[in-house]
Formats: sequence, structure tokens, C-alpha cells
Amino acid sequence: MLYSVIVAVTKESLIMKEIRRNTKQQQIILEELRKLTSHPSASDLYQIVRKRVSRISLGTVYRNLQLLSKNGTIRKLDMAGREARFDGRPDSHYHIFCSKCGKIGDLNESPIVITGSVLKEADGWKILKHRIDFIGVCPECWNSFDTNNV
Amino acid sequence: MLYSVIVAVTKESLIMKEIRRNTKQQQIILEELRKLTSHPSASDLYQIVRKRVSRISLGTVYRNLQLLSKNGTIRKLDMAGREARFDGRPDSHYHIFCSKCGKIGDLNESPIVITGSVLKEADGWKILKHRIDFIGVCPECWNSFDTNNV
DNA sequence: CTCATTGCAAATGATTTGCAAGAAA
DNA sequence: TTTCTTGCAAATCATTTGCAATGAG
Repeated sequence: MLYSVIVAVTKESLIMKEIRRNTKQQQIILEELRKLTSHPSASDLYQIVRKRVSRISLGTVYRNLQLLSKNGTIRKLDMAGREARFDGRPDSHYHIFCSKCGKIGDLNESPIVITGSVLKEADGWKILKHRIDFIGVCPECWNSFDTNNV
Repeated sequence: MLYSVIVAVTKESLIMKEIRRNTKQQQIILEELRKLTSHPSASDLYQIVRKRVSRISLGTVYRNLQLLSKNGTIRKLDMAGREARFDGRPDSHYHIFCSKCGKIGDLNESPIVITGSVLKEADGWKILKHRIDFIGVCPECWNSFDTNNV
């Protein structure tokens, strides 16, 4: 039997949070993701987790990352380019993408302050939430300009 | 010979804007994209452009969309995992994604006011720009809740 | 026991690429 | 004429899925 808990009821639908079986694979995937601040892709994580669960398959990594991000335990980062990247940090924070090397960083200071009335509606759309990302140059890439370029 | 124009010189690199051959294919792809507010995918656009250039290939559509978005003529909207969508509107504006049907809308009113000092640097990163997207429910989906659901 | 989850491999979907022929400049 | 661009098909890359075997509860 599949147990479920109702987390919230909206006009749109019931949002369920599934309580799943606690597998060694899922536990280790989450554990390894939480050790990293590098926002790894599914296959990065596969390579890492493989060292602890040698027979794990890439499909299992994908399945678990999907489930974990659906229930809000981890975050899937969009706009990461080709492959999705994952963030094990549960707290809300901004991300910055290095336009030179593609690295993704967590921003601890808030570079933008949002004030003013945040509308609930615009052009007929109901606004549920918003997302802010930054694009910039990481410290390493910036330093290499200084030393190697003009 | 490939002509190039230097658009800007940054510490990082020369940013070139290529002046390319003016092909019928590119012209029509851009024309059709600009007729739409639906933010079509490459293959949506391929189906449309096909009606005017019957022998065009999907590869050509991809190649031109890539070139046009690289030089800033159009905008590529990417959400990790899903297929990229394109926006022919050249002016800066926000996008909102319908969490029910996936539709993408342009926001004409600014739902968020950004104030406060916008930092140039955070956690050692140089910030070049930022991006804000909204997630919500489009007018059509919202109306169908009212009439079809409790 | 049950049935969700796994490993494996094959399937899918989106995007890219090699190459010879075609078309701008 | 030169060489960028196209059409076509095959290749690649990320992700998903079917299925029989496995393992958590």
C-alpha cells in the first residue's frame, strides 16, 4: 500500500506528499547531494553514489532525484543549460550562474531587495510565485582574467 | 569570408556580433516567430515555417534560432528538461509560466518592483545581470477551475 | 506476503552535426 | 568564385520507461 499525506488543499488540486519506502539508494543519493555545494547533475551524482552502491543504475538516480524534488526535499535548477542540476540545500536562497565556466553558486547575501506591492494578478494571470536567478562571473574565472589576460 | 563587428569589449573577451548571409529561411523564421505571442518551440516553428518553405529542415530551424538568440535578436526561454521556447519580442519584459497547462505569457505590467541597491558583487561573484520569472495560472486555466471544479 | 523500487536495457525526445549540394555576396 | 547555409540523415545527449527480479514494511 502507498501511504499519502495531504499537505495542502488548493482550489486547483490536492497536493499530496507521498511517504515512500526508505531505500538505501535514496538515502545515499540524498546524503551525497547534501555534502556538495556544486549543484551536480544527475550523472555527476551517479558517479559519486556508485562508489557506495556499486550496482546502482542511472535510472534509479533519476527516479529518486525526481521524487525528492517533487516533494520539496531538494531543488531542481532550471535554466542550468543542457542537463538539469540539483541542489540539496533546503533553505530558500538565490543562485548565480557563471557565464564563463558554467559553475553554479549559492548566494548568501541577497543582492536584490524586492519591495513594493507584489501583485497577485497581472494581465489576467494569477501569480503564485516568482523566481530570481543571477548571471555573473565566479571568483575563479574573474581572477584568471586578472592574471592571464591583458 | 565571414564579416564580424565588435559590439563590445569586456575584460572577459571580445563579444562579436556576426553579420551573416541573409537567407530566405532565416528571414521567414524570424518573421513567423514575430507574428506569435505563444513562445513556440523549435518544432512548433518548424511546422509553421514549413508552410512557406516546404523543403526547410528542422535542423535549419534550430541553427537559425540559435544564431538569432546568440546575437540577441530573439530570446530563448529554457526550463531544464523541457524543450526550449522562443520569444521574438525584442523588448525586455517578464514571463509567466502556467503551472497547469505550461503556457508562457508575456507580462506587460510589472508585478514586482525592484528597489534597493543592486549589488555588483556578492559572495565574491561579479553580478552581470539577473532574471525574474513568474509561475502562476493563466486566465483560461483559472476560469476552467471556476466552472468545472467544486 | 505485497507491491513499491531497483537494475538493466531499450526507447524517447530534443538538439546537434557531417557532408554534399545549393545559394548569397 | 568563394564559402556560408541548407537539407538530409545519422549521431548525440539527457531523461524516461518496460519488465522481471529484489527488498522494504
